[in-house]
Amino acid sequence: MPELPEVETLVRELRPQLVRRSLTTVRLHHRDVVRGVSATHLLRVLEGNRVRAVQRRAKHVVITLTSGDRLVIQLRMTGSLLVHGRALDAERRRHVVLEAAIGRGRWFVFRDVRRLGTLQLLDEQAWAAYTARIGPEPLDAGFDLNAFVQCMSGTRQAVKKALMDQRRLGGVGNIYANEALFRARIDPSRPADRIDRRAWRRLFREVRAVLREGISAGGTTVRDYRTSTGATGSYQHVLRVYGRPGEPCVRCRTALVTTHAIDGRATTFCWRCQGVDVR
DNA sequence: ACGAGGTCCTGCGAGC
DNA sequence: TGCTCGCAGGACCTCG
Repeated sequence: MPELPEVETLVRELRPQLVRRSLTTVRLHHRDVVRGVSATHLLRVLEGNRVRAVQRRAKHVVITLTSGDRLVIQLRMTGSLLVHGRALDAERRRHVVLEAAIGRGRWFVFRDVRRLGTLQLLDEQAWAAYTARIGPEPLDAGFDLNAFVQCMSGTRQAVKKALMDQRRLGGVGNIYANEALFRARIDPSRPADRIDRRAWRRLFREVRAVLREGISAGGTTVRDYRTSTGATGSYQHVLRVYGRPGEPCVRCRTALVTTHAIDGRATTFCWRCQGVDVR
């Protein structure tokens, strides 16, 4: 579910609520989401630990604790994070994976309906190895066109698949990949090694633009995504192609098309604007 | 090195 | 109304 803008929105909201708070009572309701360490170990480390920092890396929420360990939360398709002060209703309680009391009667909660999300606990060294395997941050100040071309090129993979490959570039998922490719007028199925410099420049600009706009809008709510306060994002109202198959292209009015030919994920595009060979 | 396809899960809407 | 089927913001794996 959440891609870079959604995770950034969550992290910005959670940071002031969690930093300097101690995790007192910690409850884990589904042990199968814990990766790398035993659930028992995870609980032992979390219990009584204090939050030093709340950050985002690509689509991951990274909660650094005063012990030096990092709780890394991957939300995947349906994961959500919230802070609440009152009891959750039955429906909200239902898919709680982890909850931790953070003082003043407030709780930090990780919910995940499909439970594809994961929890990891990484020490300094493990974190260094982990983050090194993820591609650069597209919105970092030092990330320029050359860096973008370098991480994206050199493969025959479809450019959309390369864009969503977290080892190449961090944080871009299906929604923002579709939007950026449409805005850059690039055929999503085009092999990355057949994209020219001008097209890379357009894609670089549009990837960063859609991510920034997504953050400004508080993310995209297609179905499950909610911010930490339960609010919806608003970028779904701005989407030009994602979720709009059959509707007219905003540029040329041609009916948009959806295919699942690239990595089995829904790709929606305008064959005319994006120069897709439909034969 | 690449693509295809299965796997982990649950919920929802379409279609019969 | 009630069933089955396919699909869903992701990422990891194996196989050919």
